[in-house]
Amino acid sequence: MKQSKRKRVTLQQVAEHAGVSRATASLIVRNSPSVSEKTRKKVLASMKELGYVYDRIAANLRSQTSSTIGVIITDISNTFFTELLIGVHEELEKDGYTVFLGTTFDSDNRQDQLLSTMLEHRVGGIILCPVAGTSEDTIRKIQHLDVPSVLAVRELPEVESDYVGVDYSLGVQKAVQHLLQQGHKRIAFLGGTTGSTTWKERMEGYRLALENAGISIDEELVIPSGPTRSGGVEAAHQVLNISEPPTAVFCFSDLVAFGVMQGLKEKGIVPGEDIAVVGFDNVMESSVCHPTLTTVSSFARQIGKDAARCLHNQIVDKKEHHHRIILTPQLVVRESSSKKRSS
Amino acid sequence: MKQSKRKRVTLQQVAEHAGVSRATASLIVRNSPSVSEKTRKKVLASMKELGYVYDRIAANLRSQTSSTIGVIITDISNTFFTELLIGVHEELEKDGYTVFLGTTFDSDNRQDQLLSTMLEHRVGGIILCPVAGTSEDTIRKIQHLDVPSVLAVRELPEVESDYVGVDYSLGVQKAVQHLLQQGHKRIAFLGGTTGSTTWKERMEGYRLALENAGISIDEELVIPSGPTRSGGVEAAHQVLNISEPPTAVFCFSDLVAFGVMQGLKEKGIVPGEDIAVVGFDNVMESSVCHPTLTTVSSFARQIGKDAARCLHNQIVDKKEHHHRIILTPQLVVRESSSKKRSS
DNA sequence: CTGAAAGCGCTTACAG
DNA sequence: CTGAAAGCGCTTACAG
Repeated sequence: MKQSKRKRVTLQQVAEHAGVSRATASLIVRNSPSVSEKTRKKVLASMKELGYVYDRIAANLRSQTSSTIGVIITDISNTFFTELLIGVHEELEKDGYTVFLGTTFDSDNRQDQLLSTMLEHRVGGIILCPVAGTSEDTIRKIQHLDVPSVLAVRELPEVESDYVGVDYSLGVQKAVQHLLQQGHKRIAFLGGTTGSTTWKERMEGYRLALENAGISIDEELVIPSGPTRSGGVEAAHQVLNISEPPTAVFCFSDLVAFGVMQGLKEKGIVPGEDIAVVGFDNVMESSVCHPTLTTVSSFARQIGKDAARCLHNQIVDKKEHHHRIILTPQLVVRESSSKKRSS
Repeated sequence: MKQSKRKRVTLQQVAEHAGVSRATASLIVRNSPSVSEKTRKKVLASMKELGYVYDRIAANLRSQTSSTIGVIITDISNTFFTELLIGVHEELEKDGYTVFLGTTFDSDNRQDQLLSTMLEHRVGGIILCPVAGTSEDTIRKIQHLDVPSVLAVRELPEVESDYVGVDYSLGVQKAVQHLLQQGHKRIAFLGGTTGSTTWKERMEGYRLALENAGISIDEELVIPSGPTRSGGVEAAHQVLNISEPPTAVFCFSDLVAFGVMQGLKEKGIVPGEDIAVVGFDNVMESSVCHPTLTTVSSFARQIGKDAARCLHNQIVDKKEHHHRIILTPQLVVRESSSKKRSS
C-alpha cells in the first residue's frame, strides 16, 4: 500500500492546459471520432507535456467495466502450466486485458483466497485450473461467481461452467495400446492422486485399453503418488518391490515420469531398456531428457488459448450456454518405449 | 471490458441492512479496533448474508493507495524466470499484494507497452527484468517512473534504481577455472547477445579467467547467439566448423547449453566425453538432462525474493537511497565436465 | 463540440 | 460510535 510520490496529473489539468473541457479530453483518451483533428492534437500535446497517465482504474470504476483477468494455476514451475499461461497471454493481450496471476500449489486455502482477492480487484473474468481437492465451500463459491469464468485442465463436479481440457481417457488408451503393440503385457499405472477427476479419467483409459486387449487389471500395478517428480521417484521404488514387476509403466504426467525414470536409475534399472516408460503432457523437457520420453501431447498452450477465447466470448456475448472444449491428445513415440519386447 | 451481471452489493447496502452508518461499515472492513465486538458481528453477518465483496479498486482510488505490483519478465518458458517469479510471489503475497504479470519475450515494444499498461492500472510498484536491447526512449521512461521500482537480472545504463542480480563475471570465472583445472586449454564461449550487460559481464569473467591462466583469447572461440535453445544449436554447429575446435565450451546460459549439447549430438560429438560443456543458471532441468550439466547457480528464486523485499522497503520507507544486491554465484559440477583431459 | 452536474464505491475528516 | 459532506479521477447524459 503506498502513496504516489508525485500527484498524478488528472484529465482536468490536461483539459485546462489545452483550453478544452474535461468532457472533450475524456472523449480523446477514449479515441472518440467526434473530436476535430485540431483539438485532438492540441490535447495530446498537452498530455505529453504534462506527463499524463490515464487512470484506467478510475475509468473502470465509473463505467463499471474491467480490463483485468485473473488466471489461477497450480504450479508455475510445471512446464505444462507455463505453456498454458503463454497461450492465455497470447490471446488476452490482443484484447487489451492485463492478467493477475495466482498460483495455488494445489492448496485449497490458497485457491479460495486467490479467488477472493481477484474478485475484490474487480477482475472481468477468471480462468481457473482448480486444485485437486477443491472443497465443497470453494465449489459453492465458484458456482456463484458473478463474473465470467472458465475452468481449465480439471473439471469440478456440480460446477456448470465453460471447460477446456483434453480427453485424458483417450490419451491413456493411445499410450497403453502403444505399449501393448510393443509386446508388453504387464503395464503399471504410476502416480497421480486418486481423488482427482484427471486421475479417474486416466484410470478409465487404462482400464479400457487393457480390457480391449483381454487383460484384466492387476491392482498391484496401480500405484498413486503426488503429481510431482518426487512422487514419481517413490512410485518407481514401490513398483520394483512387487513380486512380479511390470515390463512397462504408464505415468500420470511427464513430471511423474521424470521422477520414475530417476527412481528406476537409482535402483539400477535402465528406463527404455529394462522397463518401458510413457508419460503424459509432452512438456518441453520430454524431448531432451535421457532417454527421451514417449508421451502423450496434451497441448497445454492450446488449452490456454481456448480458455482465453471462451472467456472473451462470455464477456462479450453474455449468453448463458456453456461450452466444453475437449482436445484430442496425440501419442509421441520416443526412446523410452522404442525397444520391442520379444514375447 | 464487461458489465457485471448482477450489481455489486455496496457498503451502503450492508450498512442499511445492519442498521449502522456507512462510516462504521467502512471501519469494519478495514479491521479498525474502534468498533464494538457486537456491531462488528452484526455487520459481518449482514455482509455474509448479502454476499458483499469488498471493492478494493474503489477503496484504493479514494485513499490513493495500491495493492498491486507489476512484474515484467522476459520469458515465462525459461525456468530461470519462473523460479524468479516464485520467489517474487512468495514475498509479495505475505504483504497482501496481487501481481500483474507481463512477459516481454525480449521485445522492446512489448516492454514499453507493458510498462504503460501497468502504470495505467496504478500499480504500487514494478519489478522489471529489462529486455536486452532496451531503447533510449524506454530507459527515459523508466528513469522517470513515479512508482517504486527495482530492476532484476539485468542492469540498465544510466538508470539509478534498486538492482538485484548476480556477479556474472565471478560466476564465469569459477566456471572457466574449473575447466582449466580439468586440463582444458581451448575453451569457447558460446551464446548470448553481445549488446547486453549480462553478456558483457560474462565476457569479462571469461577474459579474466583466461588471462590469469596466461591464455590469450582466440576471437574465433567467442560465438554469440540468441539466448535460446535454438541459438545454442547453431552456436554448436558453428564452433565445430572452426579449424581447431575447442575441447570445452562455456555457455551463456543453461538454456543455450541444452541447445549446444543437442547441436553437438547432432554432429556425432558426445558432450561430456568429447567436449566438456558448462552452463549458467542451474535451472532444474540441468540436473536431469543427459549428461547432467555442470553449471553455475545464479539463485533465481533468491533474486526474486530480494527484488520483492527491496520493492516493499521502497514502498514503505520512501527513502531515496538505492540498494544494489549482487548475489555470489556458485559452481555446481556434474557429468558434462567431469572427464579430466590428459594434457 | 462544450459545460455543468451527477455518480461509480469507497475513505476521510469532522462535529456530535 | 454516528451522520452528513466532500472527494479520489474518471464517464455519462443532457441541454446548448
